Amino acid sequence: MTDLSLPPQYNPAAIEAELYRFWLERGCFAPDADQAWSGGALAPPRPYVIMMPPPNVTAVLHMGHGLNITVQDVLARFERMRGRPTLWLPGTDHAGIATQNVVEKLVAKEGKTRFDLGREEFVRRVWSYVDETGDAILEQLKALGASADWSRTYFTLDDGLSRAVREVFVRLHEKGLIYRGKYIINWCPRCLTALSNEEAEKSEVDGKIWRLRYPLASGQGFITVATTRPETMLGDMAVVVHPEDKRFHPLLGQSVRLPLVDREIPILADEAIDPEFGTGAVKVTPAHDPLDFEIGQRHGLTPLDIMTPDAHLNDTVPARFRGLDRFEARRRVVQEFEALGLLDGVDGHRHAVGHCYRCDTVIEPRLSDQWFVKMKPLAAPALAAYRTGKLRFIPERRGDEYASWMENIRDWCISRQLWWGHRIPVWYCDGCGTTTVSRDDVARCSCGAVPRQDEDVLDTWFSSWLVPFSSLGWPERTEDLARYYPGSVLVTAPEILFFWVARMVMAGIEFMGEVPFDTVYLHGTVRDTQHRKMSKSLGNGIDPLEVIEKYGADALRYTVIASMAVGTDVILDPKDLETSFAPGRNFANKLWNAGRFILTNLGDRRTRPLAGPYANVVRREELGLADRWIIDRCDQMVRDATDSYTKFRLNEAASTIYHFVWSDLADWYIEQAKPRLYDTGSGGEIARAVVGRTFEVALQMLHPIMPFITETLWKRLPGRAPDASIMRSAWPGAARLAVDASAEREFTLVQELVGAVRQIRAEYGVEPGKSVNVRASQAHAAFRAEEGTIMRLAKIGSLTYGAPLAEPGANAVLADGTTLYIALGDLVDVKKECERLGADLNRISQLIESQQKKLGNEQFVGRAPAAVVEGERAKLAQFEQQAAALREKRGQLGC
RNA sequence: GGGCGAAUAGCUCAGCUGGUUAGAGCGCCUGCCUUACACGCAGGAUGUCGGGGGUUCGAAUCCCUCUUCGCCCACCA
Repeated sequence: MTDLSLPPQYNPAAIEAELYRFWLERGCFAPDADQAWSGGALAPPRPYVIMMPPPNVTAVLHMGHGLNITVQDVLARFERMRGRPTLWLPGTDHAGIATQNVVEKLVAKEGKTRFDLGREEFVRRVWSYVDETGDAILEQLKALGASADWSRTYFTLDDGLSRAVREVFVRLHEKGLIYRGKYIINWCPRCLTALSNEEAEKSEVDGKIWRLRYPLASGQGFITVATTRPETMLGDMAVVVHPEDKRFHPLLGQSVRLPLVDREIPILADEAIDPEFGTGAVKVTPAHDPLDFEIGQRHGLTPLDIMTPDAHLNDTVPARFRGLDRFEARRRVVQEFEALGLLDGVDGHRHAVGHCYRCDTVIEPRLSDQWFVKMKPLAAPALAAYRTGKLRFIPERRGDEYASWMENIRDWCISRQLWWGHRIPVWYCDGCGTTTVSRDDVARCSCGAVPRQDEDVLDTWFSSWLVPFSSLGWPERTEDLARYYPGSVLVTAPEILFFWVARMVMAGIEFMGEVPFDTVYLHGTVRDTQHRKMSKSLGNGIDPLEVIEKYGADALRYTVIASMAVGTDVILDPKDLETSFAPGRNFANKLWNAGRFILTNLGDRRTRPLAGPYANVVRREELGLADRWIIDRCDQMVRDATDSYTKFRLNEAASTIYHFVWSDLADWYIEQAKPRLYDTGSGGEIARAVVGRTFEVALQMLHPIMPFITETLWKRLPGRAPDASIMRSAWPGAARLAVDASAEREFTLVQELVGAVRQIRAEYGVEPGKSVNVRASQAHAAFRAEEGTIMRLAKIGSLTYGAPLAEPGANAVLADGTTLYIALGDLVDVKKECERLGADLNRISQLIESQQKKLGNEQFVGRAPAAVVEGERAKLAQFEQQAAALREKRGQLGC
């Protein structure tokens, strides 16, 4: 009976690559292909557009991509099947710092630095690296089954996107929203570049706070300051206290003799100081601390920069400190203070310190000339879009984070002292001193001299924030732009909410006049069993390609989707891939085998339609109880799962379909239908029609989550054209056939009876091969209708109806009070049977008691909705019926 | 320091607008290679739904509080 061309174990490796190629060749991923609507008179539905968060060109596939790409693909495939022209637009990000770091490491292997190579040569090296490896990550995404439109793939350094970057820079500059200035910025001494506030990740560290005595210039005593960074004292320009702090009033206007450097600096008053903290007196280093910088500005202090770009002390400090690393300098300064008797003390101090988000080096606040974007004017409409509901977040609470970021937004430092990226489109003329901000390269200044371009490049995110329109051709007015902007949903991890998502909203509104998407779906993070984020450094990562190779992309996708409720993380065990991905793998195999069985039994016979205006449509009268039941279940599944998909409750969609396939279709319907399927009679024809269609529906519903296996099986259904694809099949609706509650109710009785007999067989250890005789107190129509099924599934020799026999035997009571008597001969033990029934009775009695209490409560009866009260009454009646039957049985047995 | 979230079976988690005999997967125990599937089938065990208060006829679900873990933000040096 089994088709030997299908192996009993699903082998994903054998089909995935080929299938992916088939989809590509058929153009299944393009939004503008021959969709069903295109021939009709109706206007095409609004396109569904997702911008893929562009992976870094240097990226290697990890589970974070696995999750992110899977979610997007599920949504894209779902909407595509529902008939919307769907564009899922992929690209890669040049990833300024990250990529430069990678290539610098390669260069270092040759014993060189980027400075040895020079800018031009280094950038050439990066390009050749990118050309060589840039597609690797995209190829890896394909292994996951991603149905992105690769024909539109962009790279953030492409000519078009570069034009968009310049256009934006110039426009913002013209509007006065881009400016250059000397401010304290976050500096990474390892990457040797400025960073934005978002790129400086604050993390708590156990530090120390030292109390240093600064001798008064008068020679009469000290003022003691508290600092977490003693080394910066070499650049101190003042000591500041709160103006109302009486302790220091006598000292105001005096000055101190700064130890080690022997400079005299004033003692000043400023509101910014908290008298409660530390000693109440603060040393002020305007060049190395943002607050100090502000205080310095208020008091006209001249900042003294004491560090080199790589955070070593420079020539402004006494010779013995020059060239020291900042941490070494810290030790030396403390040492000297101690030797001089000027160290008042030291305490442990836990505080937040900024770290470079690329290399984790401690950030050095640094005073330097940088370019900034004035953000407040851009943030206001972006915040309004959220407040007015034009933009929503899933989960909702993420919206608050977005809002508070927008409300407290600070200017964005966009210049980077890197070589890899979009060079700042500004030219300086040394001849006449003119600064030119231009869309095009400036070869010659108006004064005739040759200007030099700004050395810096732009923050990577300065190109990413434009992607929703720059990737569609902006600033050109392209057809794509008109058609696919604004997009629909953005799917990403919460980590880049501010880096990317929030900024895209601002850019979208500023340059396109509309939010770039109406929904932001922020999914969780993949973590290990200790809830640690998976990372290369911890070595707790899972290689998705390894999982795909072993268990298939579908197994990975299903597992990830099924374990990801909205707003929660995905926990996987890197040490036990088999167990981690068992749900997906097992389910894929189950589907495979159900399919194998069904396809074998369908052969090449086309099944009759269950619904529709066809002459050979299956009529309701032709259906048996089980048929009506599974069709009803199938309809429910379609309704529930479709609803879940639209609400981004993908895990619910997954589990709804899973349980339909496994519990309803495989465990019950297929088992029920086997005799009919083996036959060639008319009953078989109906069973084939029902199983064929419900299985097809399940495949379609599941396709967004498990694309490969569903397509493979779907294509093998009878009558498929060779180039047909499940991707182009219409999303299922209800069969609108035989939908009636009675089928559900009646078939449940059948399931209950079978379950009760199986349970007793197991408890009494009846040999699997041995059949038993059963007598049911009531001959329900459902029992008669499914008698064969019942006898087969419960291994019953004879099923009769009537009053239970009085002699000892095993007994069960169904929920409606129907009693079952199972003749087991010697196996029956009256004592054990009494105990069993007693335990049952006990359980039911407790339920009855609680129901009676509830219904006896006048408050409940009076206040609860009538339907609820009615339901509780019905439950009580049912329990009482069961209890009565159990008591009677016990009486008969003489318990 | 400010804001937010979570705590449910051995593990990972569902349980969405208060009414369930509190569920799933994995793991565990028992019996089965029953001709789709041992990545399987059948049966089974395990929860004072973190502690304490409250609202309500009724709370895993709403409120308060405590404890413990997370996340986001933050210029107390």
